[in-house]
Amino acid sequence: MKDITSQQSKVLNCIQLYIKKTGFPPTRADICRELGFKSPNSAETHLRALEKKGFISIESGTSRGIAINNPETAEEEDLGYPIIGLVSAGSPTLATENIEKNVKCPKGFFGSNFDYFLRVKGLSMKDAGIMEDDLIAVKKTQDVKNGDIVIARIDDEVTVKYFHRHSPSIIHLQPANNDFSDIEINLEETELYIEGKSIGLIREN
Amino acid sequence: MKDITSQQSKVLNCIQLYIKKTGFPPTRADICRELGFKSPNSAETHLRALEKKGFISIESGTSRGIAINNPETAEEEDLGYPIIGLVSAGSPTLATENIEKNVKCPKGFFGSNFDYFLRVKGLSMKDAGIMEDDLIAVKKTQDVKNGDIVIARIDDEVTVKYFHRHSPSIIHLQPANNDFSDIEINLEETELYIEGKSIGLIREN
DNA sequence: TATTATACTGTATATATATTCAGTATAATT
DNA sequence: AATTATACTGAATATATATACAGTATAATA
Repeated sequence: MKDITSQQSKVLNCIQLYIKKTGFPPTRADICRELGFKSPNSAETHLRALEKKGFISIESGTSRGIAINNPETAEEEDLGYPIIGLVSAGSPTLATENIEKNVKCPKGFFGSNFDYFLRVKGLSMKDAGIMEDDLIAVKKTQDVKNGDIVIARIDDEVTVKYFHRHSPSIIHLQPANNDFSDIEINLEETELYIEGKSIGLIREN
Repeated sequence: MKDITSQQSKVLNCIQLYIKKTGFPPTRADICRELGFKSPNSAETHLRALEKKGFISIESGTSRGIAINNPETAEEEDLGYPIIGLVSAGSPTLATENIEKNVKCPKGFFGSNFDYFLRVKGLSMKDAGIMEDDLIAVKKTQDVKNGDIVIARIDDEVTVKYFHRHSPSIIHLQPANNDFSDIEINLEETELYIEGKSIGLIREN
């Protein structure tokens, strides 16, 4: 990172203060107002210089598109764990549109680590105490044992069931509700993907 | 702070992620792109709702003028909530000898506040998805409504059941398991103390 | 029953904003 | 001496953006 001039430093500092005060970066005009410049181009040239030297990033064509480059701010602001809806079709991805919200939850809350919460739909695991709208803490792993509660995907359908391997190629996905029946999967015929397993549960009344 | 709907929650989350990713808040159009809306007014109305409920502030006439309201970022270094065993006899007191351990858990984790965790013994609330060794988040209150899951004490026996007031002096404590039967209590004959009600549940697998 | 809140699409527009161009001037490099 | 970086003013403009207006529809509430 190159040297910064005293004026550029003022501009950088001004941006930081502005973000802290308002929550969003300043416009060129805002910087002029704060620092007494009379032309937006004064701010513009300083911004370009700061970008060239690596202190900030500018998103072209974007209003207030200034981001301060803080390489050593790797402090991982804890946004919490995402809650993902159990969609009947498709993989429960971490894409923004699938995230209901983030829940702050201490690491290792359930003993071992996990990756996200899955909101349960349906009552197929009722007798295991897993009710509609419960949040299952899911650990992304393919390492599952018989009896584990797994999040499995068959074709594009995602489901929560008990896992039972009967033979190298035969797997049973077992519900915990008499109204539902076992799903037997022959791995040589049907593709099965284990998204992960349940390591805990949260219910909000 | 009022309740937030699931869609509003998605929008709020989207804003947080956007800021984390880019360094500045999204435009209405950005939110639409992230969440799949087709009209900027969809984002606009959600933003107005979030502002009205106090979750964000909007600077009028200002591009990307969204700031997330972080009420009391006081960090609250708390010891966590105590886990209390559901003893068959005696009141679940907060005395040290009854505390299994403390669990760190963000305030307002279950929407409303609560006071302690109760470790469940027995399966009398099985069909309500409450299993042995589950942790019930208990809010100490006497303000319970029909259908609430309450922690009740009859004489010295503590139990978790559905609460149903049939008449001013007749209360039914209803299990969620066919192997158990209703407890009918005539307040003129038997003393009943409501320790609190369940507002959430945690299960560690 | 009417009203309000939620949850959207779709169009339109005033204005907020980035950005270019044309200058002026000083100091530091090459 | 010629270039380059710094440090500004001032005007012009394409476009990014907030925001209003007109609809449709459903669920909750009074």
